[in-house]
Amino acid sequence: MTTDTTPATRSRRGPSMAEVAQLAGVSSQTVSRVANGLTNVDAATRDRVLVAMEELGYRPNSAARALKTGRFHSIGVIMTTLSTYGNMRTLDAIATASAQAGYSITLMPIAVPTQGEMAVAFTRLSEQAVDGIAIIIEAHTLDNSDIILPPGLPAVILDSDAGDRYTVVDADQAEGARLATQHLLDLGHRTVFHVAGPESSFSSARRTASWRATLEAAGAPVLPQAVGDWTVESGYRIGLDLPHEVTAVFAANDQMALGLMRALHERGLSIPGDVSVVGFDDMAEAQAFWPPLTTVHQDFAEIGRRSIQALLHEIEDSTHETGTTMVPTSLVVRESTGVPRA
Amino acid sequence: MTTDTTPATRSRRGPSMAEVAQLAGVSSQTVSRVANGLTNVDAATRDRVLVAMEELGYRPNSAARALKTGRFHSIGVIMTTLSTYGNMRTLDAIATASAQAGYSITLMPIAVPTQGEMAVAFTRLSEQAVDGIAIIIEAHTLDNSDIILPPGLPAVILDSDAGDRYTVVDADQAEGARLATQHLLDLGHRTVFHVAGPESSFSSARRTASWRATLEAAGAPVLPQAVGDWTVESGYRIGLDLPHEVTAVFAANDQMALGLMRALHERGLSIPGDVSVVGFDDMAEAQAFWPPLTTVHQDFAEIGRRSIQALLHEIEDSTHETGTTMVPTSLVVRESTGVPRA
DNA sequence: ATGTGTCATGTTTACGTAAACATGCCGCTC
DNA sequence: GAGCGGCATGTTTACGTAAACATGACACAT
Repeated sequence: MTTDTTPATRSRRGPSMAEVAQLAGVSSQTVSRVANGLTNVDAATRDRVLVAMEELGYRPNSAARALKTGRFHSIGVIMTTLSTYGNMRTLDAIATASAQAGYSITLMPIAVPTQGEMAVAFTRLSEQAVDGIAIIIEAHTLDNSDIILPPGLPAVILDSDAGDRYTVVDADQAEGARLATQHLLDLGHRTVFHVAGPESSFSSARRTASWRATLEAAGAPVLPQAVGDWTVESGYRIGLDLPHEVTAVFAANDQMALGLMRALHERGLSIPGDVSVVGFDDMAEAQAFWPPLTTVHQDFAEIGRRSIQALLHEIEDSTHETGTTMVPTSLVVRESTGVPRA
Repeated sequence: MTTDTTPATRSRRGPSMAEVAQLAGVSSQTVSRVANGLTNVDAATRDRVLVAMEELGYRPNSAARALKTGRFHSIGVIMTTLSTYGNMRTLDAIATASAQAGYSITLMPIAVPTQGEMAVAFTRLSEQAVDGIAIIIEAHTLDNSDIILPPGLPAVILDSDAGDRYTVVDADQAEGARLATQHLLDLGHRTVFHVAGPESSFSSARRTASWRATLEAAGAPVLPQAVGDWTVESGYRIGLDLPHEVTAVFAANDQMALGLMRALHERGLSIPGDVSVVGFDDMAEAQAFWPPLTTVHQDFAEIGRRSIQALLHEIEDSTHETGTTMVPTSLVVRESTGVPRA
């Protein structure tokens, strides 16, 4: 590495409004007005200020602005570090929606979603400069009293439950699981085996419950579900042990479905000839799995948009509304499902 | 939704040091010392302050702190919204490494990586409260004069080139591409076909150059590469048109390899019997593709760690070192590669 | 006993901004 | 032509914190 030690990079502190004001021959307040786009400034004066800004390379100091206004124009996102595909997509959507509204995203990753870790994260977050927070945590419920959100800080919960204390935006997991299960039943399968996500996950619990309810409504026998951890590996392990009588599997996400299919391939079983498989998420890769995976499509972009919309509403209108917004899911039928072997 | 309109949620502005100080019967400066963990405070006094903080639910105001100290304890990340797998993993690693160092991440997504968009993003970022920035952009080079990073703001570039103006941390793309290509040649393939990423990508260019150099060094014929855009779909399209004489393919990422394999399956070609395929990234799913994909493993976690390490060094020691750090890549041989059909 | 050093604590100030209030000019109305 | 209102601009102040400096008490050495 070349050590360059720029000659005494004197405090990288940009010019202030006062300096711009002096150069332009106006008061700092006038500079403030120009910076904030207020209209009651003479055109000639404005131009002079703009020129001075340009010349000095003026940039507003967001810390000072935030201190004065109490607004940070930033949204905190609490999420687990080792994120699933869905979480990443949701984050992407949130970031995009926020940027369009003029807010930036402050990430607060937490390593392990234990109560302790979460409490620490929430505390740190409340010290951070955010106007509201979005929580994407694989928690069964956030009603736990250990978790104290800073009172008065707008929050939106994704991918979890929150009693009715907070705004919740989520995909319609139940509908998705029902569509998947019913699709397999409609194809003529006697029943459907389920590969669930981790027990700590609320989303997983909802999918499992809906799968069971659908089977029961159809009078189909219910085998106990296998429990994975969202990873390809867990799906693979479950696939290796899949009971012989199973002809249809509904996996709670695409990765586990993929791992499961690999195991089936290795066991010499054909898909969908011997076993039909349905996933959940519709990740970009699912269309190219072999065979292309029938799965439940989640509209992550819409989830992100609606979350930010709800959050901004709460932030900017100082209201506190609670309630759950469901984003529809849909079934994408590809080639991993078919009629059972006669 | 239930409208709850909490009775005049009066300014969600927490108690200040002054209020804590009053309750504890000390000066606000003493509260500041306790808040910052300075040692020169009497134990009894400290306890009294801590009790007062607890009682009032005091949280430091980060805007005021930042204004005073000039430090934000935040790192800005500029990246394209529709991110590739690698970018997401890198972001995850950066976020984790930053969190451990006590820094949070401020995301600055930009929709389209045009010069204009990037300039806007940089400007916005320089107004944001960050101590340094990490840039993960699919740009061929950042030496373009249109792009002006705020002078004096520490920066680290990933996944691109930067002349020698900035610190660069990246995987050893050339080595990875060489390993992949040589592996196929060693298996006995006469030459290797290449599916490249978009031309605007510097990473892609490096992989392509290294692929070509490896072939030339081995005296193998060089066919013009196909150009994809990182997506599964582009790999699929290229796979449908793959020339018949090709027996070995090196794809510049796993997604395109996956799409290509799907096309080969549909064309009734066997992998690796008829065509061997190597990818790049070693995404979590690659092990469960069918067949499991031989690919170049990238240590995204290490890239994230080193980037943050370099950036923090620059931030906290006010030095300006430039140079490139290479993170090794390695080949993971699975079942998508084999000897060519005799 | 006086001086000196250490340590806990208090007082003053400035960081850069924007709200609130103040000023002064110009044009218009009656 | 006197008064009034609108408008551009300036002055004062406060946001919450931490650095710099000041104070005062106590311990210990001479």
